[in-house]
Amino acid sequence: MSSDLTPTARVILGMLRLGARTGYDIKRAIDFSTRFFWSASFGQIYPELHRLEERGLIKAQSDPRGGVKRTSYRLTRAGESALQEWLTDAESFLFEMRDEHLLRFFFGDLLTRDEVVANLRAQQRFCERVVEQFQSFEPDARTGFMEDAQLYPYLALVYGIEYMAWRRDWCERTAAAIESGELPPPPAG
Amino acid sequence: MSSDLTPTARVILGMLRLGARTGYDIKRAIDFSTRFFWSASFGQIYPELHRLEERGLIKAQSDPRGGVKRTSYRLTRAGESALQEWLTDAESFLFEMRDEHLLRFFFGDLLTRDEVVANLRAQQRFCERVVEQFQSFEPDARTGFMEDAQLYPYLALVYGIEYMAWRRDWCERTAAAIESGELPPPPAG
DNA sequence: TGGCTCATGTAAGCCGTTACATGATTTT
DNA sequence: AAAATCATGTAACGGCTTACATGAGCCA
Repeated sequence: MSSDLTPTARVILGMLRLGARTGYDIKRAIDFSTRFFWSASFGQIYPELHRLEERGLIKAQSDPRGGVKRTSYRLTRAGESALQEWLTDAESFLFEMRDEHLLRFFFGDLLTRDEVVANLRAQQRFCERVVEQFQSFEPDARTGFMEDAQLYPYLALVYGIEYMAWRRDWCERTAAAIESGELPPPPAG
Repeated sequence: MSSDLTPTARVILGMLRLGARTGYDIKRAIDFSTRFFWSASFGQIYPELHRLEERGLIKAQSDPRGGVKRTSYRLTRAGESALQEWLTDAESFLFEMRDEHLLRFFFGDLLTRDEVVANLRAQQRFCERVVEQFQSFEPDARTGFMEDAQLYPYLALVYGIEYMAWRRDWCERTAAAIESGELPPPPAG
């Protein structure tokens, strides 16, 4: 019973449902919110909008702004239920990551201890910068997203802050353990 | 000065350097270790091995096993230094993730509170299963990887255990906060 | 003998990014 | 007057997965 929506279709339907109307709106919404864990480019969004219309999940409407051609979209009933089905599907747990820092850490036996520690410190600083960046978004996210005051976009941002802070701390304590020659403590399950 | 190795080339060179010899070896090594954050399929590995040989980063050698054709590879000097350059490159911080659970959480305002909590509980159970799975790998990883006793593949596994445990706990406390009607506490930077 | 592992590859297709192309409107 | 933003698209290309194809050796 899992939905057959493409990755880009998922975020498009969701953003339309939250109030986005044009392809440009959708792109802007993604860039301000989900881009860190679910991105999409214009080269994907516009063709996907056409495919979704062909499939009857969304309905296009010409909506010129002054002399500028513009197309607004809204969900059809079929689109609403496809979105709902995906959002409540108990089967789907897609979680992909490609983590270059972890891969380099994995190959740490090919480096000197100092080189490994330098990589960890660099990653630690990187995470710290991301935490600061996310924290700077926090006031805007708290007051709302796309006009309405919505709770979950804000909570997703809080997740991002806490996750990057956790990762920063992992780098810190792992670097410290390696520098001092101790192994890190066994995993706390 | 960032390396121009393709994603698959990175893991191939590293695995060869750690002792893998054939394409099949590399695939097996990946499936037993990095697959959760850096995977590769045969359809990528074999063509990439040919490209790496053309570029002079690895050297092929016919190495039949009984009546079975087999090709062993080793790093050339150029391959060694390309690997080293990538492993110590201070610029590269590629970190991509596509996290379906987070995307659904982001759209939580389109669901009932109970539906959101159900999704969080399902994700929590999923994380718990992954933690258990990773913990079952732990004894093997501790004693070594590809014959040699290597520290960092083990530490990368420990990272995986701790990360998935953290994520499980985040689901738990977020579900509890939503159920009780309280907002989660503000982010701890 | 049937299935598993070892071993190497190709082909089709999906998904995605980047660069390019165009043009109006708004802001500085 | 210039630059940024709004707005929509296409083309080329890269990377990856899946399915398919082949075949030897080993073990129950």
